[in-house]
Amino acid sequence: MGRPKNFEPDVAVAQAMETFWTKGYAGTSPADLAEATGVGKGSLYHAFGSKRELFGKALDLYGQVGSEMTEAFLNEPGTAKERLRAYLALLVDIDLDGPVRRGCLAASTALELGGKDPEAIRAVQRMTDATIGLFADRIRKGQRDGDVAKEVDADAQAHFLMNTVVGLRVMAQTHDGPVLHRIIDTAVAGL
Amino acid sequence: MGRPKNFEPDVAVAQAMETFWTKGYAGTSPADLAEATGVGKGSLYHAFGSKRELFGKALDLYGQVGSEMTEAFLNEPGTAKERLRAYLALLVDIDLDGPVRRGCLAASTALELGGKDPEAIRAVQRMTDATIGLFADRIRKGQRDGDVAKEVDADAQAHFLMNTVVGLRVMAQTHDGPVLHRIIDTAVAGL
DNA sequence: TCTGTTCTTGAACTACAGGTCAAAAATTGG
DNA sequence: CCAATTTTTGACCTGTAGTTCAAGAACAGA
Repeated sequence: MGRPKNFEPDVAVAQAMETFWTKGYAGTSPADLAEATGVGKGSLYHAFGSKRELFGKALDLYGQVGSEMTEAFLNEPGTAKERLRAYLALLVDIDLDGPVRRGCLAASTALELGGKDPEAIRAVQRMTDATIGLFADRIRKGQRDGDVAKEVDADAQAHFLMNTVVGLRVMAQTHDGPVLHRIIDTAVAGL
Repeated sequence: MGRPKNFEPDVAVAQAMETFWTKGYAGTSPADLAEATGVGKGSLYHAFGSKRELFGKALDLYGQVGSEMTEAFLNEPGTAKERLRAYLALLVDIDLDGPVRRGCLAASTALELGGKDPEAIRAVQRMTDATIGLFADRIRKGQRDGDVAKEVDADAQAHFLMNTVVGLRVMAQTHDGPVLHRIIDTAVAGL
């Protein structure tokens, strides 16, 4: 009962995510969020409580979407090395393609809120670790398939690749495609 | 002639740098800067013109200090691999040691101001490229000294190591020492 | 159609960001 | 000591951040 919502909360969270992604947490105002979602400021506060809470939902969505995308992409046909290289290249290309460079929301959050918002940091950590897990799984699958040497430490490589991804998405703010693709080539050499 | 300055501009820039580093560009207010430097808001504006201009000086100082530190550290006795590994480990340890995690000012700037402040991005790019140059020089020295294989592409390795450094300094916000040191081990394996 | 409930709207409010300015203070040269 | 110059101080200003709230609108059930 009661008056029905005038908007889809999930959609609003997705739109808020885009805005936080582009402008950063501190750089996004309630007015920005109202404009991005098409929902009045008052309604947003009624529905989500505060800017910080809405950001939390946006972060979670970011992690979830990224995780699904990663898993699907890694498990398309190909060797582990091919798939991982293609994945890194995809991320870089997406970063470079957009009309505006905005990097990675998780990395921005880690740097912007590090040391002053432990809950946000934990959320970033969760999504990072999830990705590391997907990398490690794919490498182990490669070992079972015979396209990755048995001696490779899947877990170490997975952590290392995650680190490379983070680096790439920051460096995509300042450097261009050829440079980044050469970095990818060097990074996947260990597989 | 005229009334003498009550503060050392260079010192104030250094203090401003610390503040921007800890709180980010958007997160630092003129009041914060006045408190950090011990200089009145009015005087700061008189001396530096605007928050953005002071930030520019702070960024330049950050690059200069980092560059000098890097060059000195890389050229202490040891093989290229030893020195580069020690350098990455040093950065990580510094990041982890502080009372507050604050990552890398250059990376924060790239993410926060990317796509809306081309001049800041260029400054970050300059300091990144300077570091890449130092890495490449040190690797080539290693090749002359015989501790790095001739086949290694010094330039590609230098770019790759820069990328690794950036990744590490972001991941230092969310992960702990052992994890990061294992990433370093994996990264320097190609030398 | 009256009631209770949930949502929307727009105004309102406090605090602070970012910056400006006028007046006074501290210096040097004449 | 006076003039010119440069800095300091602190008040002041405009705009916006982040949030709250009162009033009304849209529903379901009795």
